[in-house]
This record gives sequence, C-alpha cells and structure tokens, in this order.
Amino acid sequence: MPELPEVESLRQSLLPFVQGKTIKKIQILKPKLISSNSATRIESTSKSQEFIKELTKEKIQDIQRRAKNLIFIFESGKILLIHLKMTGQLVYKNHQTQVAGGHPIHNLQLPNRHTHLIFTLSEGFLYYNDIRQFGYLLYFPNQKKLESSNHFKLFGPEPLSPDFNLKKFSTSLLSKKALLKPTLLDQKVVVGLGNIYVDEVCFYAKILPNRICQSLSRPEIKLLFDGIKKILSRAIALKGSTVANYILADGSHGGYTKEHKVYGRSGKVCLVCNQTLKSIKLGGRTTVYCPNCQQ
DNA sequence: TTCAATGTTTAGAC
DNA sequence: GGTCTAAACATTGA
Repeated sequence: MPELPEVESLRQSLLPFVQGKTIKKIQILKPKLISSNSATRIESTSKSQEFIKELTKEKIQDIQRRAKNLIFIFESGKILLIHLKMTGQLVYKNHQTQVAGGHPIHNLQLPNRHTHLIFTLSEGFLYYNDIRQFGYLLYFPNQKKLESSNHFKLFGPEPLSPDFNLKKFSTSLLSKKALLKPTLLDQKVVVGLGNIYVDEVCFYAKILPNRICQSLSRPEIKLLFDGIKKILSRAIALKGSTVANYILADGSHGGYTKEHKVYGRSGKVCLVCNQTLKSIKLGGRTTVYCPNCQQ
C-alpha cells in the first residue's frame, strides 16, 4: 500500500530500532520474494542461499529511501533494497515494543501466515509480511551495483529535494499529450506519488485529473508543484495514511487518512463546495474528484 | 459470485 | 517513439 509518505515514515520509525544492530539469522519462507522483482521472479534456492550467506552477521548502518524503495545500508557497504509494493509491511519487534509500517496491520500475531521473511537481530526481530506477495527484497554487494542496476535508472526527481524544480517539472508536463493523472503516477516524471496522493494533489490544485498535460497553464503547474510538496510533507509529518494499528515507541498513533479530501470519498460530498464527488477510471486506477471544484 | 484494493512492468494496438 | 488498455503478480474482504 505504501506511497512515499508511508515508506518515509516507516524508514524514520524503524531506523532508531535497527541502526547498529546485527543480523543474526535470516529465515526465508517465500524464496520468490528475494529472487528478483515481481515481473521476472523465479524460484531459486541458490538465490536464497546467497541472500542468507551475504547478509547474516552484517551490521545495519543506515536506512535510506529512494522513491518508494527502502534501502538498508550495512557497515560493510552491502545493500538490501526492499519494495513493499501494494501490501508489503515491515514490523520490528522486541520484548517491549513493536514498530510497524507499510500495509495496515490486522494480525498482531507474529509471525503469521503472511510473514515471508524473518530477520533475527542482535536485539529483536524484523518481519517482512506481504498479503499479495508483490513486494520484493533484493541484495546488492555495494552501492555501485545498485546504482548501475535498472532499478534506479528510470527514476525522476525526489519531490521533496531540490532536484524537483518547477522549471523541469513544467517542461516535462508540457511536453506530454498524456492525461494528468497517469503522468503524475509515472515515476520518471516525479517519484513517490501513488493513487491516493495524486488524487489529493489534483484536488488541491483544483485541476481535473483527466486534463491533457499540454493544456495546463503555468499557474496550474505551479499549484500542482506546490501541492505535491505540501501534501507529501504534511503526510510524512502525520506518519502517512497507513495507520491501522500503527504503534510507535511512545504508543502514539498518527494519521493522514482523516485528511483525505477525495481519495476513498466517491459519492460523498466535497468538503469545500458540498457537491457530490465523482469517480472515474484513469490509467486503470479509480480516481475521485470534485466536478465543481476541479477544472 | 464478482469486483476492487496505497504498485509496477509488459505486451499489444493505434 | 508516445500513449492507451489490459493483464500479470496473489489474496482478502466488501
């Protein structure tokens, strides 16, 4: 389920608990999740053995994020990349606390039948759960191998970094005849947006998601640009939209879900103008918008 | 029973 | 080459 804010929140929450810890043991219950990405995965025993051999005894130095990927960096320079896709979830658990993120947790029992990998750390456990099993975990021997892999080649700018600037964004939009929503979902244009936040951004900018990109005015593009930054930052501050049973170290819950203006609200009234929100399919995804506020 | 679900890739048509 | 659609991955729940 996670989009950028959910992955970033998970990264921030997890880091203090796993940083400096060593992987003592790895149990792979679903080998296909570590063999490749979802499009080309093959069951492979040797991949599992390599994964276990290379990452056991490694000390976690840092967790970074690129687009919707989590990147575990080990002291040796080795890398573990995790993509949660639709329903992936990571849970850290020790004797006194549990930190989870990604797909909302329904089953607090760990491991459960959707647990596909278990890392035993020097203190506590890290579980990878995934209902639909679209996610994957990939090992890279070093940063260079990761960067030269096809994983990062196609990514556009990070929306919250200076790389993401209005000029490039405008050029990129104005060069396209495609519809706005599929374009914003395209990770080559800007990374991190998914179905929830694209709809929220379009609503913020008061622009219909089925507008042709080339038809956008400069002020409209500026609104989209600002909306992307504002909405993603706000969502990260609130720990994203996936908050069911999200347990932080201090026991607090956060949540952007209740700030959704359009996503998941088809048929309900617009919070601004009281008109009924409509829903259409764009790029194969359900899209909710206000026919009155958005033009 | 049928459909849709916070992601991404690929194949085929125009 | 660009862009659209549908399908694929696998499971759950309305």
